[in-house]
Amino acid sequence: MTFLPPTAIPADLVEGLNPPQRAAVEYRGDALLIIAGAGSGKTRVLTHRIASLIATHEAWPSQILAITFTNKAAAEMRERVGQLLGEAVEGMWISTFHSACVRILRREAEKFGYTQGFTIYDSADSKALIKRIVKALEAESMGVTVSTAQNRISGLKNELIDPDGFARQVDSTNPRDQLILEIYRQYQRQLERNKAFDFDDLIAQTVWLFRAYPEIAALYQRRFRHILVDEYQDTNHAQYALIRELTRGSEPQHVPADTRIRLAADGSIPPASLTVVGDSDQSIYAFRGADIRNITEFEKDFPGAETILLEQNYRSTQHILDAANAVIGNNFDRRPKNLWTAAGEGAKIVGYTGYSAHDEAQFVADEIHKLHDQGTNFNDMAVFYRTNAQTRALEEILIRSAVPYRLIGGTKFYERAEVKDIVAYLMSIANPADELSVRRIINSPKRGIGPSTETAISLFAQDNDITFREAMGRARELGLGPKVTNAILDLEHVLVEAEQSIDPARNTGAVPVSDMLAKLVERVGYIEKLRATNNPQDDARAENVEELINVAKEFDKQHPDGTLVDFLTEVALVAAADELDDESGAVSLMTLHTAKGLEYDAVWITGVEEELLPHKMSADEPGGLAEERRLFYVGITRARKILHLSLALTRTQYGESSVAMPSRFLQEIPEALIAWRQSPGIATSRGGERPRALNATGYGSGYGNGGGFGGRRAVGSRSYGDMPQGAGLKSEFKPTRGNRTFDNQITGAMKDNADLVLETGDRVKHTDFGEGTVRAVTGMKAKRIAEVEFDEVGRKKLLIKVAPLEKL
DNA sequence: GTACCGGGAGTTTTT
DNA sequence: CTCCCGGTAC
Repeated sequence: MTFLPPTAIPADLVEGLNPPQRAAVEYRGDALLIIAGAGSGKTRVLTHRIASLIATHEAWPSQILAITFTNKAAAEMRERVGQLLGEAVEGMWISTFHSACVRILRREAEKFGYTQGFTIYDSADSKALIKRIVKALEAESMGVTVSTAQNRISGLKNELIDPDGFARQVDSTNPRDQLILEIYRQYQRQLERNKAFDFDDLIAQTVWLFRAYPEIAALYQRRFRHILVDEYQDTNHAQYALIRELTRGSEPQHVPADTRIRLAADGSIPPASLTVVGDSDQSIYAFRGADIRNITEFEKDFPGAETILLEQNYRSTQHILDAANAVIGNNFDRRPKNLWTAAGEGAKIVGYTGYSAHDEAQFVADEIHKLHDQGTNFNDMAVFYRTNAQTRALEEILIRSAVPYRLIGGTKFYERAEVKDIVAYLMSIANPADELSVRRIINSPKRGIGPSTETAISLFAQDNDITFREAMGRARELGLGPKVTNAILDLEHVLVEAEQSIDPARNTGAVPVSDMLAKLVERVGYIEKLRATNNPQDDARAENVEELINVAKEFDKQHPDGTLVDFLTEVALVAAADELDDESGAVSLMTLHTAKGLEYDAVWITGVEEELLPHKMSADEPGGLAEERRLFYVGITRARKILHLSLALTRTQYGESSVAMPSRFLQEIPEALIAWRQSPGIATSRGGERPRALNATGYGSGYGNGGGFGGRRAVGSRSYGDMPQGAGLKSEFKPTRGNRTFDNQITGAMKDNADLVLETGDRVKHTDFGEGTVRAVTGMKAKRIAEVEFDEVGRKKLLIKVAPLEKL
């Protein structure tokens, strides 16, 4: 094999880059750290850097490993590199940590006693497994709950501590830790018996594989000569260790004979080059083990590393950046960084204080319509929140206001019981050793196989040292009734039949995944049985199952050679952000965490309140407040042109209303940057009063210490006389608009107004907004929208079908 | 083995 | 408030 001489980097790959960006593309050393502020064009730098390595013949595409945070980011990067290079992206690995590890583990599965079709358990699956163990050990009576056990185990795996390692360091006088250890042991044993990995295993087991088999590690060290990691600030210890293993280089005796790369003089593989991109200010995953030190100590870990700072922002206006800089500046012990832009000041940040979460949501809906009327597309707008629970009020109001929206994340499609059921069927087929999946489906749909029968099969399997599935095949030996016995045998038969119709490993001559799936669902009558009930929710469930079949069809189309195992891998590793579809024509709703890496023309950050953002759970965690601040910073820097910050004065939780205080983070934003549409200080009761900025005296000093602003406390659902006694807020805390009460109420049940006929000029009455005149009616049938000019509160768009509206 | 009822606990963020 | 679990009745 000859080595093509490196040529110069083509001009079009560095043109238009600013000096540090260009330096980052051109750098040719072993280790490069790119500190990339929000919106500083890091994806551009990464893609150009990859393209430059290939264009100069310094690397083949197959020698590149690029790690991104989500599958969507990976797809995007692949596409952009492709555009720069033409077709030459074949063989490049651009994927998430988890996908890359799955690929390696499946390839090497036989070498460590697993099967290539091993199952990936999501958190719910591992929770179910841990639950069984916790119950059997009666651990809850000792104060070890399922979730503490799960969190501890996950934390240990992220630190690469296996049960034996934990046993060595555990405090033997602490009965709880002893219990955790026992749970961890049993859990790991069961995973192994089921030939399954949980999420954390995917990374940790790969590291252990590399450490246990240097010659396997050498295969990958040889292959990947250039490793690039995005969002490096959110890597945990296991991921860090993986990168270390891959960039280590290897000893001559482990190097495969047919090596085509340039070896060192002693026959060893030289370390691969490593590029990491990150921003410690955007580290928001400490709770799941991300270690900010990975980035802060990069130069120590990789001596001789070059560091390049990208500070010019190409995304947001200066006002937005000023706010972001001011907020993040309150975090101490960070490397100072100052984002700037050439884009100009832009509009001020819009602030709004609602009386309730619904009031706040109404503000969001109104602003969305306003911007849409001015020409901003719905897809260019996004609404963020700290907790998923906040979506309820937002959704209710957005529906009523006829705002098209999409929820990103939340209760995900693949977490729904019926979808998990069907996926469990597929897992049972791909991996017959997976007892958890088989037990999930053994009585779903109902076929008369209850818990006692299940236990009988399990015991029989244990006694005869066979798998659960094999025990099912020998159901006649269990001495059960004929009906149950036949049900078991029939299910086993269905699974075997499906197994034979496909080849889980290779797709040659086999049926496409979707055909097998459709036949399977038909054969067990899953949809049919759902349709037979009177429960309308079951219809929705049936539709979800049909949707899953469609997903499989789409998969078959995109991957003609895709196998069942490939399909299951894809299903197991979808992330919330992967659901995004830029063409949807809808406003996106998501948590602040999900928002990382995305950008929108207009952004709303809702619930900017104490105990919500920063969240109260973070208060007693070390570094918790700083992480919350970073989360807020991430949210702010998503906005290109317009940023809205909103909060509510009361919020409902567990069906109980409580008073909310404005977030301390709001105070950190210079007063001049925010234009309060309705400030917290005065809830704008009387028209004409000049809104007082948040930082003005009498308010800002009012909380934090003293003034009775200590935090939330329960209040009666409508008693505004029962407000906290500080800072003159009480007297000003009065509803403004007509006689509306600003309870959390959303009057009555969903109304069905489908038959209401409205025309321009009609007078109507709305339960919240009072009386008004219809200005226009658009849309058809259930989507009919009335635009109403209300006497008190101005113009609103309403979805007629659901609006609490009456014709006068 | 299933269906229904009542009590109790829980919502921070996620690959 | 809502989901989930465990207990009881058929």
